[in-house]
Amino acid sequence: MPDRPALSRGEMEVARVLWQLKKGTVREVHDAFPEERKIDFTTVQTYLRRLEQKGYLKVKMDGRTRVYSPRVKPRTVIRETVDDLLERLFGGDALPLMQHLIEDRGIGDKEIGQLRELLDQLEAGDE
Amino acid sequence: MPDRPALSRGEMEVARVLWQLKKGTVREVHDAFPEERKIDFTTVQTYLRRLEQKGYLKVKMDGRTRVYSPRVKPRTVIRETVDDLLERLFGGDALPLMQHLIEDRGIGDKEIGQLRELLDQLEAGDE
DNA sequence: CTTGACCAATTACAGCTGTACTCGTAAAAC
DNA sequence: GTTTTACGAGTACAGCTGTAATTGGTCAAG
Repeated sequence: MPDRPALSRGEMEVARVLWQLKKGTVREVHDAFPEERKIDFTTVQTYLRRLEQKGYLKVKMDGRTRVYSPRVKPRTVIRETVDDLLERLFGGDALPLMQHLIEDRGIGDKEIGQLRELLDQLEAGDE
Repeated sequence: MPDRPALSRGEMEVARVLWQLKKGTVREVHDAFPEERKIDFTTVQTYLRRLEQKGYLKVKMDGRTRVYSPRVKPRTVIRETVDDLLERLFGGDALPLMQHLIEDRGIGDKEIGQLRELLDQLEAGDE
């Protein structure tokens, strides 16, 4: 695997928006940002360019406009990012992170149910 | 809260070691790194200095040597870091992250049990 | 045609990050 | 007591990040 350079925080933010859109131009990505997240058009533009350079996005020209689309799946990026975080902040042990998520972030009853289900499925299907 | 600047990945790594040691000199922190994590003494030194500048550590001189100790609790740093990650990579929703941890990282049976316990406790104690 | 209004590409740049070399000095070994 | 050794402080620096101003081209309104 030709390991791409890791994404910075800002790059992640933009990448996430593009994943949601599936594909899009600078303007479309910029417009997809929530109103309150004030971010300049050209800033988004720069992030998209860097994401492409780093190999996370591919580009197709539509006339003189670039249309960006993902080249790496969110799942992959999430795995790499979370793995890195776990390594550095928790010494590689995932449990403390889950504990934090469960205890320190307001998880609602709905989520508790869903989590239980996940655990059930895992136990049923493990091998 | 005079929000400190966020930690970089490298800084986190060093901070974690210091938390484990409770306090220590550059050398002690450097020696506490695992053998295979090749990291220069002076690199650790730089990280400790920056952590101090950012307000995460405090220093007491012992002769002409600095002894660093935490000024911010791990729990706080973890909260801030994870919150930021959730925001940027998951739009603030914690569940997908937990799902990733449960499904994509090899969680053992032991951990599953522990997680269930956590969920039980949460349900018992919520209000 | 000109003039605006827009939009995308390019360029800019200060601050941050990762990484380490260099130097001064104190302690240890001749 | 001079030479080596070890260590910590300071300095260095290229690459990355966050954020945007500037430049150049298109199309619609006069």
